[in-house]
Amino acid sequence: MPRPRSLTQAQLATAALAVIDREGLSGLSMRAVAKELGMSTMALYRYVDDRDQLEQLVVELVLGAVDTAPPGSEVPWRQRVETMVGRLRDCVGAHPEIVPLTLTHRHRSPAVLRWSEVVLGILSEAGFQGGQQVIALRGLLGYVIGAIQQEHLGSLSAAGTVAISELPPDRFPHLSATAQRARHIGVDQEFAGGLDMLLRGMAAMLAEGAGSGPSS
Amino acid sequence: MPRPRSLTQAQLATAALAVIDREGLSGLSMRAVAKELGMSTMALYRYVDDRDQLEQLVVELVLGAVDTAPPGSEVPWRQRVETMVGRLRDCVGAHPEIVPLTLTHRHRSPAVLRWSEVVLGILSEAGFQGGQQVIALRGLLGYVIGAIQQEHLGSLSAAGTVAISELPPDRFPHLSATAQRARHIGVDQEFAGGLDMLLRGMAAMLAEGAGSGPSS
DNA sequence: GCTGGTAGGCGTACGGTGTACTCCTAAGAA
DNA sequence: TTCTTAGGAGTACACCGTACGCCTACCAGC
Repeated sequence: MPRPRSLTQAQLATAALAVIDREGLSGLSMRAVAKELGMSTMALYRYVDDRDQLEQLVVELVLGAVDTAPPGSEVPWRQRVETMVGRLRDCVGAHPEIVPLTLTHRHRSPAVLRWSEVVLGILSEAGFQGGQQVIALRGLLGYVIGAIQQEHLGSLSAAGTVAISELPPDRFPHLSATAQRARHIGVDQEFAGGLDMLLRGMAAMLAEGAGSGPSS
Repeated sequence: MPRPRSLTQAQLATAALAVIDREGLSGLSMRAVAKELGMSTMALYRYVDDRDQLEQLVVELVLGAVDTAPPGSEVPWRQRVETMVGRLRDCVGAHPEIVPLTLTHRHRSPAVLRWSEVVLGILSEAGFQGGQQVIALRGLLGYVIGAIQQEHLGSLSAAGTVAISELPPDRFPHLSATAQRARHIGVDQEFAGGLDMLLRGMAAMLAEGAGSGPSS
């Protein structure tokens, strides 16, 4: 076989991620990545079918860094789930610009599959039944994605909240009062609080076993 | 004053939404909307600064249809929250293509502000304290957005799940088994189950009052 | 060492996008 | 009727993703 590849997919993804980190997601283009690598635009297409596929590589690079080793089973399930959620959040949060990409590509990501597998294992061991497992997993995944998004575009302490707190209090009494308070809540505190709420709900579901009967 | 405007912003948004519904979100372009209205491309810029602003109008058109009348206060808070969440989901679900737009524009949407105001009122009346209200609201909003997204790109019964259920069971024992079951869970059932979980968590938070102390 | 074939890499070109700028003209005010 | 102003059209530019065709560096077999 002639002429070995001079670039790995990881190198390609790294270059694209560098462009994103430097110029933002809107700065990502085939031409920019090619320049980053010192090659011509069309040379990229030897490694990638599509811009879409390049984005997938970037997502995989970031999400692949998530530690998916199952946490020690001596700690309670709740804490283990917190650990898994925290790892996912940390890795995505390190590159907030790619959040929109994760939304589009996560369902094809092996890293997310591995993560889901481990979380399902924890849930199963904790005693969640079939249908409950699905709902709990989707709920957790949805929460992390949603929370990261909210954090990224307009956290509680950001300009948006300030604007809200200046709304006419007669038309938005609760909202303006709440926004005043919300400015003092850190993003970590908010994330932890929301997760706490979700986990309490899961625990309640586990205790009662009701609400979502499996199909069987 | 000369020459009254011949188009309202609502007409503009309606035309853009028609394009989206017909050709998908990727078919949305200034040229396409102009053609839909039978005018030249640049004429749109008399009404809108930006493509971004046009998108905002579309989001507002869809989200503005959400009924934000507070549900009757005789029913318990839990049920009232379910009503509000359901209304939001129904309106967005009627135009699934705009989901990505709502992610980018919702924090500037008056309709979302009204919705949030009403939900905060319900939570406040139910007895949630300051910091808890914020977390509960963000949790709810995040859940709806996240769930709609998951529904739209790859629901449990869609092709993605089928692919997952065909994974090598030795490497993904829980995932492949769960995906088999998940295929039989309807999207409505899944949504309701997740919301139920969240509401249980909120109820637990309310009962114990712990976890997320307000800043004061 | 030579040669053939494969695949890496490059340049050009096309159809699309958002939008800045300039012009013409329709319509209300005087 | 004329002036003023804003609506609308047309052109043009920079940028995008990528289809296509070319040249050439590399490795296998001889």
